[in-house]
Parts: sequence; C-alpha cells; structure tokens
Amino acid sequence: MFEIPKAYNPKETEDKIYMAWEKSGFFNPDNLPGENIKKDKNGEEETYTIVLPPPNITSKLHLGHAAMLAIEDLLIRYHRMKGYRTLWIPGTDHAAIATQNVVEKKLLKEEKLTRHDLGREEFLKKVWEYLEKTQAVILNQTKKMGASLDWSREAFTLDKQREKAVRKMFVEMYKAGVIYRGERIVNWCPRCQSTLADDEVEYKEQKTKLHTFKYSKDFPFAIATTRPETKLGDTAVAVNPKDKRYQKYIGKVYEVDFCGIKLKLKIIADRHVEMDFGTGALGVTPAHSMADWQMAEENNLEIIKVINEDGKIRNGFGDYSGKPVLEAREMIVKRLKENGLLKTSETELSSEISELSSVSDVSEGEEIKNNLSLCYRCGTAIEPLPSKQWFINVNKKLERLGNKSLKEKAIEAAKNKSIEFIPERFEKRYLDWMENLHDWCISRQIWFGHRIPVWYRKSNNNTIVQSMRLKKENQEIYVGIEPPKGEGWIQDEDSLDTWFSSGMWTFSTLGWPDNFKDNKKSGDLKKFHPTQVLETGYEILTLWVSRMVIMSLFALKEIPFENVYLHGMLLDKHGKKMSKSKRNGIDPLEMIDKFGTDAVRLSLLIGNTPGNDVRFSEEKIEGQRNFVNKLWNISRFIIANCELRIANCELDYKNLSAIDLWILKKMLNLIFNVNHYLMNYNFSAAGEKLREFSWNDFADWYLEASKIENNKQKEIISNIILQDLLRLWHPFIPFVTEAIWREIQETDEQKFLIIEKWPIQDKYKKIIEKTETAYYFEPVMDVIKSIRSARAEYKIEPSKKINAVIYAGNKDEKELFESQSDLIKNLRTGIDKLEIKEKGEKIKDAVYSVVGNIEIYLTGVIDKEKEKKNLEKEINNLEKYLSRIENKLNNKNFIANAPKEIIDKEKEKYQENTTKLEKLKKKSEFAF
RNA sequence: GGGCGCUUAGCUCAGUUGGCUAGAGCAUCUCGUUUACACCGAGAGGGUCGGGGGUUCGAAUCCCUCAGCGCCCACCA
Repeated sequence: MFEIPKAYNPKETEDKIYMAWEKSGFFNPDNLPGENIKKDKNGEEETYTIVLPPPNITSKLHLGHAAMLAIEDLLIRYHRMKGYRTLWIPGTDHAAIATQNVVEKKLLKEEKLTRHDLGREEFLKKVWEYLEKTQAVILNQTKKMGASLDWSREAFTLDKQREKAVRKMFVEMYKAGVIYRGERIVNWCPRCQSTLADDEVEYKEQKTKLHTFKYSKDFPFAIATTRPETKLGDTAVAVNPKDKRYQKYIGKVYEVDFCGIKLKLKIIADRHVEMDFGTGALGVTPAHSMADWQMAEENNLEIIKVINEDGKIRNGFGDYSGKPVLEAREMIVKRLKENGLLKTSETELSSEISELSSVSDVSEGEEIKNNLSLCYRCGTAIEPLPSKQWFINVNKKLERLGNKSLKEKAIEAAKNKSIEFIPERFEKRYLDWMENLHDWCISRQIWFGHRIPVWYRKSNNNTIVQSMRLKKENQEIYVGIEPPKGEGWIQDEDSLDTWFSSGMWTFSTLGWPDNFKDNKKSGDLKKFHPTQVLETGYEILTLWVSRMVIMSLFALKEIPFENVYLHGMLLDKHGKKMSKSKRNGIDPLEMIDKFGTDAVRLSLLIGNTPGNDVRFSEEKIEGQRNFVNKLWNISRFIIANCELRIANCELDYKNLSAIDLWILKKMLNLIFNVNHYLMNYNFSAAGEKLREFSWNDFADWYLEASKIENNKQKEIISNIILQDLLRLWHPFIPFVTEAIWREIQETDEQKFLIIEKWPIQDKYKKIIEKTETAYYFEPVMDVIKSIRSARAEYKIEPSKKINAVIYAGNKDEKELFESQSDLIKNLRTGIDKLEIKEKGEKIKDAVYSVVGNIEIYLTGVIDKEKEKKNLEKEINNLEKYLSRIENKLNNKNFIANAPKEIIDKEKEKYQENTTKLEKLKKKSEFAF
C-alpha cells in the first residue's frame, strides 16, 4: 500500500501518461477497437468530430485556449468512451495580418528594415523562418493540457493541402459567379497598407471639430463637416427631403470654386440626412465615405478620389497634393477663413447663411463627439477609400443551392435548427448578422497568406479611366489553380482574408477537394463531415463561425457542424479582461506546473456556464487540486484495503446492507445525471454532481462506514464504484484517472482508461432489482447527523463517550437501526451504550432531538439551560413554518388552482411537522 | 441610437417548464493528529434574490419600470 504516494504528484505522471496515450494510437479514430463502436440503424458506425479552432501560429497558450481545450477534450473523451468513432483535428492558423505584423515589427526593430526593403520573396522567407520557431510552441502547450487530438491529421491553414483547397474553392466560386472583382469603399489602413473587414475596424470615441462653411461665395448655403479636406472630392450636397429650408434647391447643379478646386455639386435629397445636425446639409464625398458611396450609386454621381492609399492627397488637387490629410485639412480651414467662408466666433457668415445655420451655434470648430475608426491591429486611423477588391457575393441565387443565395441558406440553417446554438440566445446574434450581411471583401493587401489565384495580362491599350469604376479594363484575366501558360501573365499582388481559408477548416482538414468528386463525399470527408460541434469563444461567432457556414454550404451544400457551443471570456477576479499590459493574466502553464493539469481543467469546467464570462482566480484551481488529491486518496484507500483489485467476483445480492443499497442507488442516479448534463452541455453541473458523490457520499459515508463494517461485499462494491467513478471522471480529469487506472490493474497488460466503456445504468439497476434489502439508509444518516450535531452543540469532548436511546417510531425502522447499530455507535458519534426501541417513555435529563418519527435521547450530557433554549428555538421555528403552510392550505384559491401533487406535498409536510412539533412540546413540558 | 447579458451569502457562481424553510465551492467561526487524505474530518453561522410596481393561489423565476455594470451591432457628416 505505501508504495503509492500520499499525495498525487501530477508533475511525475502527466507527461508520461500523455506519451503513452500518443503511443497507443487511440487519439486516431482509425485505431479505435471496432467492437466498441456504436452502429446506427443502417449499420453504419457512428462518428463524432470536432475541429479545433486553430490558434494563431504566433500565439502562446492563454486561459482562453485552456478553457477551449478543456471543454473540447471533455466532449471528445466522453464520446470516445460512449462508443463513437471520435475525431478531434488539430491545427494552426496562419493569421495573415497578425503574423505579418509581428514579423514586420521584428524586422524593423532588429534590422531597421521594412518589408518593402526586402521585397516580397525575401520577406516571406523571413516569415517562414519565424514560423519554424513559433508554430510548435502552441501545439506543445496544447499537449500539456492533455488534449486527445489526432496528431496524424494535423493541419495548417497555409500548408500545401490547404493551399490546394483554397485555390480550388476560389476557382469554383469564381466560375459560379460568387466571387467577383469590384470597386467599393473599403476600410483602408494606411499603415498596414491593407483593407480591413468591417469587423476588423474598432471605434474610439473622440472629440473633433465640426466646421461650418460655404463652398464659395456663390453657393447658396453652408454645410458642416469634420473632414474639410475630403470636400475636395464632393460631387453633391445632400439634404433631407422634408427640410423646408432646402427644398427649393433640390435637383439644382452648382459649379463652384472650392478653395481653388472646381467642383460640380448636385443638390440631392436623402432621408438619412438629419435636419438637426450641423446645418442640415451634408457634402457628399462618394470616394471617402461608405454612406456617401451609397448615395452616389443611387443618384448616379461622379466619384472623385481625393486621398491616396498612403493617406496623402492625390495628384491634381493643386498645392494640396502630396500633403497628409491633417495638413490638408488645416490648409483648407485656413483658406476658408481667409475668404470669409468659414463660420467662426469672430467672423459671421452672410446674414442668409447665419440664418440657415442658426440651429447650432457653430464656431470655428465646434467640438463634437464622434467615433474614429481605427485599425484593430495597429490602431491607426482608417481611411475609407475606393479600391478594386475581390468579393464574395452573398446574395447571388445559386443553382446548386436550389436557387437560393449563400446568405439565405445560412439563415435557413439556423432557423430550421440544422445548426443549433448553445446557449440559444446566440442564434439571434448570428441571424442579425447574417441578415445584414453585405458582400464579403476577401482580398487583403498583404504578402503573407494565400495569394489570390488570379493572373492578369495587360493589353497595349492604355486608356486612363476617369471614374474609378471598372468599366473598361484593358487586360485579360485568368483564374485557376495553376498559373496560366503563355507569356506576360502577372499574378494578383493581394492575398486572401485569413477567414477565407479558416472558413474552410471543417472540410479542408478532411481531404476536400480530393474527397469530393461528382458531388459525392468519400474517405474522411464522408465519415466525419458535417462535424458535430464547433466550440469557440462567442467573440468570433460572426468573424469565423458564420464564414464557415457560408463556405461549407458552397463547397459541400451542407452545414459544417450541427452545434455551436460558445464559451465566455475569462476575466480576472475583479471582472476585468486579462491582458498582458495589465499584467492581471493567469498563465495556465504556470498553474499547471503548480497544481497539475487536472486541477486547471476542472477549475475551468466547474463554475463555468455556456456563453457567460467567468472570473478566474488561483484559489479556484487550488480548490480543485484538493479534490484531485481526494480522488487519489479515495483510490489509495480502496487499493490498500481491498484484496481484490478488479472486482470480478459475484455480489451476493441478498445480503446487501442498507448502506450498500444506498450507495448503489446513488451511483445509478449519478450516471443518469452526468449523462443528462453532459448531453446538454452543462459540464459544470455534471462536475458538481460527480464531486458531490465522490466526496460527500462515497468518501465521507460509504468508505467511512466500510472502516467500521469491513466485509467482502463492501470490498466488491467499493471496487465497482471506484472503477465507474474513474470512467465518469475521466473526461474531466484524464491524467489522475488514468494514473489510478494503472494502479488498479490486475495484470501487466496495459489497458487504457481512454477507451474503456462509459458506465451504464443497467448494471446498477439489475443489482438493485435483485436485492432483497428493503431498508433505506437515509434514516440512519439522519440519526447519526443528529447525534453529531448535538455533540458539537453541547461541546462534548470528542473522546468522551455518551449513551443514546432511540425510539424508532415503527418496527421496520427499529430493525433497520438494530442492523446498523455499529455505524450509529461509531461513525463520529462516540456512543458507548445504544438502546433501540420502537417507542417508549420520555427520558429525563437527556438531550433530545426529533427526526421525522424518530426520537433520540442522548444521556450523560446535561446542560438544562442550553437544552431548554434549543428546544424553544426549534419549537418557535416550527410553529412559524407550520402556520405558513396552514395559511396556504386554508387558502381556497390555492386548493382550487394548484396542481394536486403540490397540494399533497404541502399536506404531507404539514402532517410530518405537526407530529414533530407535538413531540418537541411534550418533551419540553416533561423536562422543564 | 438598436440589441443582448448580468445584478442571489463576505467572494465566485448554480437555480431547467413559476411550487421543498433559496443551494454549492471558497472564505469565516467552533471542535478534532480517528491507522486514505490537514490538499483532511465533524459541526455552525451567514441571503428583504439590485429598487419599485404588476400578473398569479403562489415569483429569485413571467410582465412593466428605474438604477448600476458588461458586451455586441450600427453610426451623425
């Protein structure tokens, strides 16, 4: 026995066990023993698949990852044991922009070079060199968490196989007319030199100056803007159609000289213009505002691009050209002021204008609050620019989807519950997002990533395109997986949005497109797609989850996953987001080192409900570490005290004692509850039930009792329960359970807990049915608890023995107590002489308590005052309680309206407690 | 501006379709080295369920309203 250490030592066991698991090959579903696998009605094997949300190659394991891994590994291990052919696919994401940024920064810091100094090829070499070093880190850390991922299927969003898939996808979407090249206002980050998707833009509230001015002396009214420099590209002025002040101007065209630049402005009406803001008139700059672009489309306006990709004014705008926007803004404000066109505190505009603009008291630059758009990566202000980009048309009706668009199908999937969200409320968020979805811009002006598989060949005709629209392009286009044959082809410089490749993750990892010929799935794709659950943080629901749906619908005409489980964010103990800069982060690896992986996993699973943020602290982990050790010691006790290791001997069903039956019933219940909670993704409740059973029921009662009453039966039952308990716990805390499993093996043959069968209730049902034991153990527990409680209350020294008399109330219970008298005497009760009677006389000078029909007298302890007070208190409480029930029962409406069970329950409670009250009162009268 | 979530014991959180005297873990207090475990055992205290109103026989739970906190989406030139 004492060769097993007193405390569980995770450090010594975990790595060894992980290596043994890997060696066993059971992480790979192909290696799972066939006889264990469930079959469906058609005789097909049931599978269970999760794809790991691929972490960025440059990231290190943080608590968010740890929570994700704990949850997914739990689901995977549970289903593997339940007999599904279970697959969990690992991989990493190239995270194009993020990675490129990291390498660029490093390059600048270490070598003082920009990527442009190196050129595309050289720069990419640097990126790959960097990856060599970082890519393995996160995956090794993943192993520390005990993740049972099938490493033989490891993938990377930018490896050869995925590159092929991405290109094929692009080509197919292009052929289907879903991918197109178009021009649109994009969020342009002048620093990253790249477009950003809508959801990559962050907003920051700031104060900015709102300028009110007239374009020129001969323009009839003033407009207001925060960005005077963009007004160089205005082609219209918009007013609200209901605005009486401006109605007469609508439709007119003015040619003005705006600070030296000639503008042609059409007055248009647009209902989105707010009359109360500024002057109620808005200069329309189609090239540099999303909203204005929209107006330009509707009113067929000319589009003049003012600002370049570098954030400076373009050529052709006089001395503004080449100036950064802020500088140009100052120049324009200055010039307007000089010309008396700007409304300032000193200079009023002409009377006509001031009248029109009287709504707001505008000075040279009234401070207003607005939201500045920032790049989510580098924080640089975003410049909306028109640019040629590749898009996915989400609204195009597709023959392959029954003449529905990708957007419609994606909405349908959620509405008809083909895809279910846990928690449910996220379905609404998904739908809101989908319903407002615009075409998805998939091209990014970065070098690292999947380069767009499009090649251009210029023709000689070099016409200058006046408008920015793609009317005439004098070039040939080739879209294909391989570069085209022939001379003069140049590949598109841009790369694809990271989400394009990660959106394909469920099927690109399962062999698409090779496993998809003539609309038929084969191989892994057939076996494992659609996957069962996608588990991730709710913050990337729209960013990633929705894209996966779209991509899968297009490529396979099926959903990528059946369920989406979203976990919350992990906050520090004060409810703040953990971050490196705040230094409030808890490093999971440090915690693993200190408390062991199982403790970390358990603390992430218990007390964490789907979709809700959790506050996390080291104390939580410590508490779970204590439990892990408790489980270790429970096992240690059983191993030491029972001769048999694997219980394969028959139970003598007839001779089960009350406590045996009790624990078996508890176990039956436990299996039911754990299954129920796990199937409903309520991991926390499942864990709590397991903890409660293991610690409070099994250890504190059953094992304690078995010290007093040790027999073969108890050894067998302890063993049966321990084994199933280890199975039930395994998905939560795989290392310690596997370690114990090794200890209880009879043979040298290595058997792994990971592929053991999940406990079934039937086994316990059968035992319980066969037994002739009729008693419940609960009354014994009540008596024992009552005695312990009295001992503590009256401060009886633990070493001091007392005597007890129990009036059982009826014959059955009398027999029960007689059979359990050893336990009643010795389970931390310190009873010397115990008398059990059916009923009897009141006993003077004894501590008295009542449980149900049972009366307990403890003698050898006398403290009349305390006894009296306690009795009075209890009687008082009981009377209050009874009067509450009485009121209820006397309430006609209650009797008329409440369901029968509820009324019966109340009546029962009333009966029981009335009897109890009577007994207490009698004792009280008798004793005092 | 629109939407979602949260507010329950000192702390962190459960509380399924309204129905046990509202629960758990941690912390606190008392007692205890009883041969698996002090990372332990026995016992105890602690809550007007954010405020107000309503529906109902009955509300932590449903509705309205107010307040505070957090998140998401959109965006005003």
